Amino acid sequence: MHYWLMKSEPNEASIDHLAHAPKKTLPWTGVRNYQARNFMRDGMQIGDGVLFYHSSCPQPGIVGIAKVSSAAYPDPTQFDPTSHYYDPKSSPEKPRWLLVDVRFVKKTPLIALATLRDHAELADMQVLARGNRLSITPVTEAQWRFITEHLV
DNA sequence: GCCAACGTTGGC
DNA sequence: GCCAACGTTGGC
Repeated sequence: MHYWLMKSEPNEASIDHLAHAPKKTLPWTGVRNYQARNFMRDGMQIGDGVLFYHSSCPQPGIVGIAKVSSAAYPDPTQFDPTSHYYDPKSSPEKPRWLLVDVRFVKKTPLIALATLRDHAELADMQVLARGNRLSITPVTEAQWRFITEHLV
């Protein structure tokens, strides 16, 4: 069992989109970074906890809890020439990009980025690291507990 | 809109 | 393999 923080732009896929999706589940399309892909491929297991984070928006921060609900499988948007996420260098025979399904658990009050930074217990969170741009980052069990027990 | 930080590309 | 140029992310 591992824990993750996954960033999403709310105008693309918000916590409300997830909550109202069929089966409360969305495929996590659009990851085009090898490190983030490798986390999904090599690190994630069904049932892993996910902190759902809104980025590139007026109030960036954690807005909900979700969980990993599938193993990694090829992201279909990489094969679709009309998709923003199309990758001409990828092929169904040799898919380059993967995704996992993510299932809604609950919404939380906004835990703003500034709030995360305020807590010494979270100082080592990868998402808070200087210059971090990864859309998927691991969260330690201690960080997960602190957030879900004290900040939610 | 600005800009720091980082990843990727491609020439050599 | 190096590295400059370019593109992207994402907070502010």
